[in-house]
Amino acid sequence: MSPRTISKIAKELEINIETIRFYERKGLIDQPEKPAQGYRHYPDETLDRIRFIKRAQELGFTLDEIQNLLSLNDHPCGQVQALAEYKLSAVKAKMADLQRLDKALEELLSQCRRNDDDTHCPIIDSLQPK
Amino acid sequence: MSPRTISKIAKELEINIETIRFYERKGLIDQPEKPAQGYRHYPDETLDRIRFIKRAQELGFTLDEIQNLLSLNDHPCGQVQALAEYKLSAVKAKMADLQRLDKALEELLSQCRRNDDDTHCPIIDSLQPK
DNA sequence: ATAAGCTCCGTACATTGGTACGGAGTCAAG
DNA sequence: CTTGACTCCGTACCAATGTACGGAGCTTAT
Repeated sequence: MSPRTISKIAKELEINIETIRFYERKGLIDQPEKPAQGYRHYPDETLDRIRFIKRAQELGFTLDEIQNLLSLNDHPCGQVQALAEYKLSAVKAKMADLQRLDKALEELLSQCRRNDDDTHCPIIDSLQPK
Repeated sequence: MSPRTISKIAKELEINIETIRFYERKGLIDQPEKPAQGYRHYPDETLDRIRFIKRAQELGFTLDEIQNLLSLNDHPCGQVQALAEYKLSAVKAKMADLQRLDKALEELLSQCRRNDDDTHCPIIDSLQPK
């Protein structure tokens, strides 16, 4: 079996080589030893770790938070839970923001739709200081 | 009445002086002429324009979009409306994203709460590649 | 008239998650 | 053995929205 070089795993994971190097620089994954001759090759653990990272990103965690999660591996569930609770409350707060925004935009747009004078716009009016 | 220098309007609008300069560089507001001697002073229109910008930001528009909105002043309501519709759909999409996220986190957390073995964590497990 | 405080200007830095570039080394195929 | 592809490494750059800094000039109060 041929050793897995960086481009192999990039292809396998469908991410950019540069992204892998970026994770290495960030300390999210270990950079494999560079052999006396030849290129570095990447063990299974690195692949798994990157998959972990990508899944956590889909859950909305930042790379810093993921680093935290990774270090919490084999640590009390309570700590992981706390981080997730925190993230959940941030998500809820952001949703509330967006809901306010949605409401405001809907109201403005409904005014526009009722407006038959195309030369002035209720949205512009609402933004204009009195 | 004393002329309004940049720090006066910054205080009045409760924003940073640097932010005003930043808007000038971005072309969102005009930089007043520099008088033969003394400092620039800022007319009412600039204040109003910055208030417009701030309100539009609260509606979730980016500075680029706001520049667009400002140029649409006195232009057909239809164009403004289109921009607002576009923004509204982006808001709804983002909300849907967050809702998925919220659901996923809630489910994981409820597994944590049901978990009485503090040495392993369902969240970590779920992120771990099989 | 001098010091304190403000303005002006250009530039660099911060954040987050990467992407791009350039040169040197290395490897595999022909 | 040469050519093309790949790696390695450091550094610079992207978006978006500001914030910070440093030095020089100007104003205002004492």
